[in-house]
Amino acid sequence: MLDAALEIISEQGVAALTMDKLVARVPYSKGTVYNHFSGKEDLLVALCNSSMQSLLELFQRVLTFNGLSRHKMLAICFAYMLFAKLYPRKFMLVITAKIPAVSEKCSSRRQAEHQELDETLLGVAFEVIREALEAGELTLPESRLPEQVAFSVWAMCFGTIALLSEDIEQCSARSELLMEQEVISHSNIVLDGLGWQPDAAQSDMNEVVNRFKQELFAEEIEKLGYQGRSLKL
Amino acid sequence: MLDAALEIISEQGVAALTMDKLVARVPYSKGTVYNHFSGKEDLLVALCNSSMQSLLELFQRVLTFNGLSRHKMLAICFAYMLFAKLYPRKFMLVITAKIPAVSEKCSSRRQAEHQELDETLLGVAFEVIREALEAGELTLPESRLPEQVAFSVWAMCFGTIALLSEDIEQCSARSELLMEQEVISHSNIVLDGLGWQPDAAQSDMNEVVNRFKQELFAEEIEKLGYQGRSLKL
DNA sequence: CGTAACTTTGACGAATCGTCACTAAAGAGC
DNA sequence: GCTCTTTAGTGACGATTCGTCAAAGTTACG
Repeated sequence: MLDAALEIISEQGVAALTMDKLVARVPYSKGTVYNHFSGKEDLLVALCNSSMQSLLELFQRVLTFNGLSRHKMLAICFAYMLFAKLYPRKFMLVITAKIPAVSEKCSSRRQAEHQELDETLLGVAFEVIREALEAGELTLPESRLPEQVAFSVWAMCFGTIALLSEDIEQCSARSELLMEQEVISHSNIVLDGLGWQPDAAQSDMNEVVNRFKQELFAEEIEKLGYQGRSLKL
Repeated sequence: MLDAALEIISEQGVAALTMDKLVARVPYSKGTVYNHFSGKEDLLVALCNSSMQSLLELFQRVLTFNGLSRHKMLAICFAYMLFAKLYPRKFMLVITAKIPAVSEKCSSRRQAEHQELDETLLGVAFEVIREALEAGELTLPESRLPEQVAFSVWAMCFGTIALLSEDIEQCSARSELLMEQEVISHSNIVLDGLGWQPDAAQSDMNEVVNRFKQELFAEEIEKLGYQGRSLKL
């Protein structure tokens, strides 16, 4: 059901998604569809939630990475970007689910589910932060809580990807590499700003990034079909 | 016309905005309304653009501020947040205008107008960056362009505000001060990460923030009605 | 005035939404 | 095997919203 909805969105855009079209593609009737989703907006949020589930899988893969905490955090940021590039429409759904025009009209159950997923995602980042604090690679002033650190990184990645995704539809050629560069660069700026050791200048970023590209996301990157091009920082 | 649309949104939410309702509130007929806006989405983007115009005014006010370049940049970030808190619905419109469901369906003329406004806003930040470079308060590695610096700051502010605005509707009490804290704190993290002098630890942030609150935004802050509470960093 | 160019109107058809009285199937009790 | 209950599924239908367009109104100007 969700798959059919995604198909329609891929083919004709979100604006063209109607319940009637969905019903036509699915071996159920309108009534049944409405038993699962209270309306179009509810469907969109459900779609977004299932997307976040796949993002979560990418995130969790980072926890198995054998490396410094800072580089793990960087890998999480990279994973976020990878997700946005692999499934630009899914990423857009994540933004879509946040605007009132949609969230106002969706069922509270699904809204709660969405909130929970958000927190689970943050939880993965939090895990890495805890590790960094224990290892002494990150030291926080009293006034800054670990939760705030996770939020800082998240806000930067979200902002960067969201702003760059706007016009990704057409000019993908231009912005394809750009997004990767900017997300890595912005993440490093934030991590440097937080004083997370070792700072960007001390590591060979190309090497680090290439390592987790190969070790964690080789399959996804191949799917994207841009593995040949190198990353310039 | 735009005012009437905003009224409806304030009273009943974006989802409840219909062309029929707008027509009922306005001394024109449907046809005339459709002469100005190609459809609902076009109206939303127009609304967003007019909001960005008022944001631009806040930004430009910062250029008159007598202080270090870093503190000016901080004031721009603050202005962005102030705007989001003064007119949460308008800020939401800025996000709304970015999602494909809306931008897909709006006229290209208005889309171009939107793009241009975006760039004008970035231009203000760019002005401050140029000043910082000239004063030697900011030094960039070869690989980082001034435009990218503007984008970094913008992405961070946008991400922070967007993520915190999600649920501002209900629990404004909790998140009211929080947003101010987080935006200032996140901006400082980015500016530190960029190596923009003098770094956060070297200035009395409370003093700086209070200064531009009084000198630039006294009126707006009064309107918000929270001028009594102090900012804890 | 008269005519042409432009603006405004609102009734209308098309598209979309979401409901609800009804049917079908599955399982429980006897 | 029969009936009753429960649950899942149906799709025609009324209501809402959208966007159009031919006709009516307005202005500009010789």
